Amino acid sequence: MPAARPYHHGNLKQALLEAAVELIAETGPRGLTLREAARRASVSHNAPYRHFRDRDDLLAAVATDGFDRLTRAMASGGRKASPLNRLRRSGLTYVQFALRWPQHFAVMFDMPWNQPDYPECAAAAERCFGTLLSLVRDCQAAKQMPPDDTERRAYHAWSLVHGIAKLANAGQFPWRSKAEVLRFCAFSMAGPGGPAQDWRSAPLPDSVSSI
Amino acid sequence: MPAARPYHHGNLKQALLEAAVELIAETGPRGLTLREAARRASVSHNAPYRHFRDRDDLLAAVATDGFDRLTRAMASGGRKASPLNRLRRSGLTYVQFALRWPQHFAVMFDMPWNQPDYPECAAAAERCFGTLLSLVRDCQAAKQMPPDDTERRAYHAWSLVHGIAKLANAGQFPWRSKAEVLRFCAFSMAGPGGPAQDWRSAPLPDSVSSI
DNA sequence: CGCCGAAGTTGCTGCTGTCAACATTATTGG
DNA sequence: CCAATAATGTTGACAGCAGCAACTTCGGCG
Repeated sequence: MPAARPYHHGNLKQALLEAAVELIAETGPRGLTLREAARRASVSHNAPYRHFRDRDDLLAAVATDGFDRLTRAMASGGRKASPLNRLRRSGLTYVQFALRWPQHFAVMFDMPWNQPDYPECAAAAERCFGTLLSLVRDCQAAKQMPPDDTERRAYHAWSLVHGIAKLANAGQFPWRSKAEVLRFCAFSMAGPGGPAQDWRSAPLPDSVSSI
Repeated sequence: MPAARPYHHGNLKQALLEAAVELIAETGPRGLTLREAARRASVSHNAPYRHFRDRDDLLAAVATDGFDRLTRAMASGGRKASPLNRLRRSGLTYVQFALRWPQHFAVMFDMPWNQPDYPECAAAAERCFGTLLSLVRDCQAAKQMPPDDTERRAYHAWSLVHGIAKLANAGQFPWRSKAEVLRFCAFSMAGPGGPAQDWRSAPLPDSVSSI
């Protein structure tokens, strides 16, 4: 059994990461403080430096964690649906992720986690885009999308949902509820072939509500 | 003529704003410091508090300034072109603005400048969206766009270019040059009716290079 | 001419990131 | 089985920052 408080924490890196995630959810990226994270892990103010180069390194770890969560969420959408529906569903999942954890999402995309300095974060982001890419590829293989320019089509889809997510989190849209934003997103992804009217009351896929 | 250094600066608010804009362009939003801005305006570290409530208030002023600049840039595109071309051009202008001043752009959109606390900033953002809205309305009046749902169409266009701008600034695209990003943007805005091939070497409208 | 409020200054507190030196524990080679 | 050593955590220090309080200077108004 562990004594009152052993000198060595045992799992400090993970504890700091979790504390950082909570802190950011509560007070935003600027609210993240190495000292406060250390406090929440019941450890001295300098212990974090054994596991993270500096504050930005901890932030990058939070971003990496966010990319992994987002990848899992996007990849786990209804396997029985058609490729195109799975792609659209993943777009809704993307936006819902951003709406549910706006600060975490901001950490992921509002700082330039460049390849040389933060390779793990860049790799996680790359994996995230990879799942989008394969969703697009599936659509093309199923002839639900023109077969050319896979990358460009993926970047186009990403840009649209990312813009929606960012503008919604910035408070630039007039819609109050998250459901309304998601409906707008669903309608925007449907393209010119989608239903022209009543987009504000259209239903959403069920699984989107369960992220 | 002004003597060596009078006790009163005379135009400190504007000087602080300009210093803040420069500082942010150099070192990003986190690099903005009330004390450094005061230093660049050759005043004491507490003088800024006579003109700005706190650091965030100065940041909001920078954001407001950015929205005004962006509005002017978007509204000034080639009056001889057709409404649809003017709309597309303003989209390119939007992205180019973001690429040219990424940090300023980040200040505008990465913080929630909500209506009650920062009314001037919210008003400037509203004016910015207003010019986009009237561009869309012009397209509809010229029958270059379906006449329904003006707002939704404007938000859709905004989301697309905003997503492109943000992802480009986050380094998530593989394209190295700004011109390549702009070509991708032009192609994405053209929709299914646009040229299907050779999008990477397509020319851009001239005026886009002059922002 | 005197007064008052606006604009600017100095000085202070508490917080932060980060460095350096030290203490304790885990691990591993002999 | 134990000592050397690396890994982990601690205490203490310094400089920079935001923001508050008290003081000073200046322009304008009676």
